[in-house]
Amino acid sequence: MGRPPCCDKLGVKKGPWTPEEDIILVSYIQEHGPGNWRSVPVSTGLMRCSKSCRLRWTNYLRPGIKRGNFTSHEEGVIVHLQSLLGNRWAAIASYLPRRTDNDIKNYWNTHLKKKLRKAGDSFDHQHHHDMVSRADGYGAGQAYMNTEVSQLIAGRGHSPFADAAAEVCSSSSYASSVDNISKLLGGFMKSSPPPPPP
DNA sequence: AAGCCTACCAACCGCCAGAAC
DNA sequence: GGTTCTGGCGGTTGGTAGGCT
Repeated sequence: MGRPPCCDKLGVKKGPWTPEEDIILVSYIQEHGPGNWRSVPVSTGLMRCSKSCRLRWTNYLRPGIKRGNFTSHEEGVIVHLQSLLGNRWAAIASYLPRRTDNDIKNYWNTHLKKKLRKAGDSFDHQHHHDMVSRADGYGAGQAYMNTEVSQLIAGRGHSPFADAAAEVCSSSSYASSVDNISKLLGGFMKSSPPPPPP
C-alpha cells in the first residue's frame, strides 16, 4: 500500500470559488504557509479538492500576482520564450515572476497566438521561430530580446531588462477581485513579500 | 430591445515524475 | 521493489461580458 488517498471524490465542490472560500483558503495559508495541499481541505473544511486549492492559490490568491495588462516587454518575452521553449508555460512564467503560467497560457491563446497568426501566413510550431522573426510588430526589438532573454536563460542574472520588467511590474496595478479579498483580509496581501525571483 | 457572436479567463481534466509507504 | 498518492504541468472547456446586427 502507498499513501492514503488525496481527497474523497464524493462531495467535492466544483465551479467558481466564492469570496468566503477564498478567505478561508488565504487565512489557512497565511497561518500554515503554502504546501501540504492535502491537509488544506481537511483542516479548513473546504469542500474542495487539494488540487483545486493549490490552483486557486497559485493562479489567483497568491500575493504579488500581476494580472492583465501585459506590457509590450512582457509580450516580447513570452513570444520569444515560447519560440525557444515551446508551450512550457511554467518555465516561461518563471521568467515573469509576477505572472502565473495559467495567465500566460491564456494570454498566449487569446492574444499572442492570434497576433502572430495575423502577422505570419500560418501558425506552425515547427516553424514558429522563423515566423516570429519575420512578424511585423514583433520583429522590432527582437535582437534586443534575443540577447536579454538568452542572458536570462543562461544565467538568470541581472540585466537591464529585468530591472525594467521589475519596474513595470511594481508600478502596474490591476483590477480584480484579488483586491477585494486583500481588503477583506485586512492587508495580508500588502504585508506579504512578493515571491522571490526564480 | 433582443438575439447572436466573439473574446476572455477561471477552473477542470488527465497525464507524468517523484515521493511516500 | 512495487504500488499508490501528491504536486505540478499543459490542454481544454464552460460561463459570461461585451460588441455587433
